[in-house]
Amino acid sequence: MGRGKVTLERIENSTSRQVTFSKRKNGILKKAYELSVLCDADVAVLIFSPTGKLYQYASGDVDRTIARYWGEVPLLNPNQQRSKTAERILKDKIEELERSAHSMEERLRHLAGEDISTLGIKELKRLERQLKAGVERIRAKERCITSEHLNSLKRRMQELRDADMNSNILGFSPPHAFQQRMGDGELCNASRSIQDSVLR
Amino acid sequence: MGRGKVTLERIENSTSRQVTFSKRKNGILKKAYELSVLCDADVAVLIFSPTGKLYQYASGDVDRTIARYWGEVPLLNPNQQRSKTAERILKDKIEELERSAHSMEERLRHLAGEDISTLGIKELKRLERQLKAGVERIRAKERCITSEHLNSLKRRMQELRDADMNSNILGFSPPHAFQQRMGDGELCNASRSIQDSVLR
DNA sequence: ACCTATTTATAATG
DNA sequence: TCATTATAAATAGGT
Repeated sequence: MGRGKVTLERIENSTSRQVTFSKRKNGILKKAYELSVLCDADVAVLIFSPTGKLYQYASGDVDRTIARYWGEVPLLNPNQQRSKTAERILKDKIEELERSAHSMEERLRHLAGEDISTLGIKELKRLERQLKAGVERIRAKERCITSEHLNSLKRRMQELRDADMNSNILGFSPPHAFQQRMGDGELCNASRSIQDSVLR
Repeated sequence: MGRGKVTLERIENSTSRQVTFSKRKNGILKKAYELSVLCDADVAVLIFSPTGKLYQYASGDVDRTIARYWGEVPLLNPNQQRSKTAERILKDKIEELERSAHSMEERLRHLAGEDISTLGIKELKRLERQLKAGVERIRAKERCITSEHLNSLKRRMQELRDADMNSNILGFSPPHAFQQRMGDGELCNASRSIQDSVLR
């Protein structure tokens, strides 16, 4: 179905294997869909790429089709074997997740300075260093944000001052117009919000 | 792919529907096999004919592939309500664990000062406070440990001094015995380790 | 990602 | 169901 005949063995070139996988995967999924529509069949396709990514198609509900399969096969195969396999894999995954959750919880507690009675002086020093590094990065970010605020405020003030000058030149505003604007406008709000930011 | 173009809808003529089913089913199974061989993929296909007969292909073990699917899907499929089987319960648990893992990972990253570009000044301040609190508790612990070390050191020295005195009184040791003990014994090691602790 | 020569699948038919 | 065959569809290799 292409410019060359294909030999039925693993494609060694990694790139073309991936390309072929992508094309043929789409082909199968499409055909599965067509079969289900044309012939009113219940179809489920599960494909794991060599890298572990899952692609699937099911005419209806995958789980229902699988359930139907589970229900059919016990005649051929001892059913218990099967469900144990599935269950074992899920349980392994849960154990794995719980292990990593515990270690993360512990790290979080340690970083909060809790539950550190068991730690030695060396670990404590390491923790302290980590925390200080974190504080430093956060302060840097804060400084960055604050200075941005200040810059935009300065720009805003300059704009207002320019506008005020123009008004004065054109004689359209009384001399105290700028002061009024400072007193009750958005500029003042902006200024207050920056103060809030800076003063804790 | 034949003498006439096919329209994508259920074939009404029962006979030709059956024929088409048979042909296309074989086609898909063949293609599934080819995909698994050519691309080293894990493939499972389940097909129920309109009359209820099951046809299947799996590159390896159908059950293992389905188990793999059960293990993967919780990530893709938000919880729809299905049969509350044991698998379903395990899958829910996995979803839950993965959610909490993600949020913990994020908190850890934030505490390390990573990935904070999306945070506002308020959250940053909160983080900073948390980190400083952690640092404080850890320093307190360090002080505590250090002072314990010092106390035990003092006790040890006193003991040695007492022992030395007794020896002198009983006339069993030369006058410089205590100095020697200070020079090369465990006491000196303890002292050094405390220095290491205190001087970062 | 697109192109297209070629292979492959299959619809129609017997 | 099986074989044949004209034709639609999929895709290998190249850009």
